[in-house]
Parts: sequence; structure tokens; C-alpha cells
Amino acid sequence: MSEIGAGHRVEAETEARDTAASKARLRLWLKLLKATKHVEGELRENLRVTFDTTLPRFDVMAALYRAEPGLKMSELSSVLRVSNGNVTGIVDRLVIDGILVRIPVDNDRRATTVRLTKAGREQFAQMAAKHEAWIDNLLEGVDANEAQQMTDQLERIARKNTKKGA
Amino acid sequence: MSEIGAGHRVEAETEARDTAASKARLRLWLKLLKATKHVEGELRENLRVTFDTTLPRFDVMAALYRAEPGLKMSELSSVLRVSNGNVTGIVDRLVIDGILVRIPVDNDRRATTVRLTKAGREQFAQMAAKHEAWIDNLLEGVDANEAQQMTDQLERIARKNTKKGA
DNA sequence: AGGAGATAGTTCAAGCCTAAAATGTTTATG
DNA sequence: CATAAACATTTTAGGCTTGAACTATCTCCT
Repeated sequence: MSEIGAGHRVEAETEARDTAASKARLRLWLKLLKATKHVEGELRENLRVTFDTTLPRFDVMAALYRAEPGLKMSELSSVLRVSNGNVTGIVDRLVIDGILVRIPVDNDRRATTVRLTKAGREQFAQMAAKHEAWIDNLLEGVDANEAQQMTDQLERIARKNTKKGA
Repeated sequence: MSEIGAGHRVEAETEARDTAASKARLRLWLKLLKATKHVEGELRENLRVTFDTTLPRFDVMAALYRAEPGLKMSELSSVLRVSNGNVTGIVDRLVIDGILVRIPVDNDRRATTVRLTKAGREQFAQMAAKHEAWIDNLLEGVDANEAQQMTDQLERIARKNTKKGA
């Protein structure tokens, strides 16, 4: 947390440098988290009140809506970037509610494909329209140019993969 | 999801307009989520491996580290923007581990102040240094100017409060 | 063919998270 | 003073999330 000694020091890979950039990045991260949590919270609330559903369920349905023939469990978990076991639970509940079906995969009895039912597709179409409007409203403080620019910058953050770990 | 009819239509408050801005905002939101989840995941992993702790615990400790005399449960839940009941559970566990203490508030037997123990302060100091370095590393694709600029833009998103709900 | 190892998915334990109900305490009001 | 309303916190029920252990199946190599 100190600001001294930043001048002629070797820059260790994983050590805080406390430069202006370092501080600006920390502030950015906190704000990033805050903004994301804010929007997420509003979406969650809207989904709950309007459609009696949750964000994770919406995410699963969105992924499957895009992938017409369905996805295997592992593909789903990879697209959504959540753990395998997590997907199992969410899909279980969506199947119970008649929104998804599990379909055996030919030639591989380990795998399952998951697909939206007709009812599921219809429900999602409704939700997607509202969802888009909610986002538009929540992000109305950002115009098209800024949005494009921020998207590119965020890409640079998200792209940094798990390489240089410690 | 259609692109037609955006021309001479009254703009309803909650209806998707499907303008260029609307699409750019949706893309921004998806990227925002992706970047945040990415950084969060790395932090979680680092905290787990290096300090055998979790992000929510870190957040609680960070809030209390900043607030020297401690915070009341409700203040904590408001600062962290998580539910009251949630804070109860996390604090319970931190108290068991000797990192926090609950202190009765004079003149109000309903309230409790929560404060870091000496051990808690020491542990957090260690974690904070690493945390700052991790963030610096994860966001290295963004320079100081960009960071400052993005922070301001995100402020505009996070600031939008719960007013015009539906 | 017969394993060794990889892969797909589920189960499990533990913790996080929320909304809503419940408990105990304080404050305001008649 | 009594008691209704407000407040601080905890409890509860249900769902999300992870990492790790486990089961079943497939692939590859000899």
C-alpha cells in the first residue's frame, strides 16, 4: 500500500508496483465489479418479477437458443464458463419444468445433448426481447461509440488467459 | 431480435429499439460480464491457492480494514451490496476463524459492530498486497489513461439507480 | 483382446446468495 | 404508559457455485 520506492526498482512479475497505472487499474477493477453487479442485480430482479426465473437459467436457455441442434453438457459448461456439476443442476431443474430435454448422443453413451423444447424456445423468445430492452435501458449512459470502444478494451482483459499464473 | 420497423416508431420506455446503440450496448454488456467473470475467477483461484480463502471473505475483510473502528452488520451489507442474511453467514465463519469479533453496540441492543482482530488485520495486509499485484497483472492490457476513462464511463452505468424500474 | 488412460457426466460437501419470515429491540404516538 | 411502527439482525428455504471424488464409457496401444 505504500507509494515509496517505485523509482529504480526491478519490476517483479507478481509484485505490486504502485505506479499510477497500477492504482488506476485497481480503481477500474472496483468500478467494473460495481457496475457489473449493479446491472446483474437489476436483471436478476427483472427476471424474477417478470418471468419468475433466474439469471443462470436464462443463460442456459440463451446458449441453447443460439445453438439450434442443442449442445452437449460439456459444451454448455464451456460456453457458459461454469463448472460441469453446476450445469447438471440447472439443467435438471429446467428439464423438470419442461423447458429442456436431454437426448442421448449416438455412438457415445457417455454424452448427452441438451435442447430447448418448443415451449422453451417460445418462453426464451419472450424473455430475450425484454432482456434486450432492459440492457438498453441500464446502459443508456453509454452511447454507441463509447460502447464499441469499451467492448474492445474489455476484450483485451478477457482475452488474457490462464497462462502466467502465480 | 428483428431489425425492421425502427424508423418512425414511438420509442417505448422498456421496448427494444434495435438501434445501432442498442446492439452495441448489448455487446458491451456481454463483454463486461465476460471480463468481470474472468478476473473474478482468477482472483478466486489465487485467493484459494495462496491464502486458502474466498472472495466474499476477502471483501468483508477489505471493508473492515478500511473502516478502522469496525462496521455494523447493516453497514457491512450495504457497503458490500449483498443481503443482510448473507453477511451473517460469512461473518459467522470469519468469527469462528478468529479473524473478526462481534462487539455489542452501546444503547442499542439490536445492533452489533464487527471488527477485524489483530490477526485479521495482519492477514489482510498480506492479502491486500498480493491482490493489488494480481489485479495489476490481470488488467495489464489497459494503460492508465484508458483505465481512468473506462472508470468514468462505468461510473455512469453503476450510478443509474433503481428508479425507473419496469 | 485387454488394460491404461482419457473423457462425459453426476454426485458430494461446503460455502455463497437471495427473498421472505421471524425475533428481539427501540422509537414514536396516542 | 401502552402499543404500533420501524429497525437490526438472524433464520429459513431454495437455488447457484466450486473443486474433488466417483461412475460409466470410450480410445489407444501393444
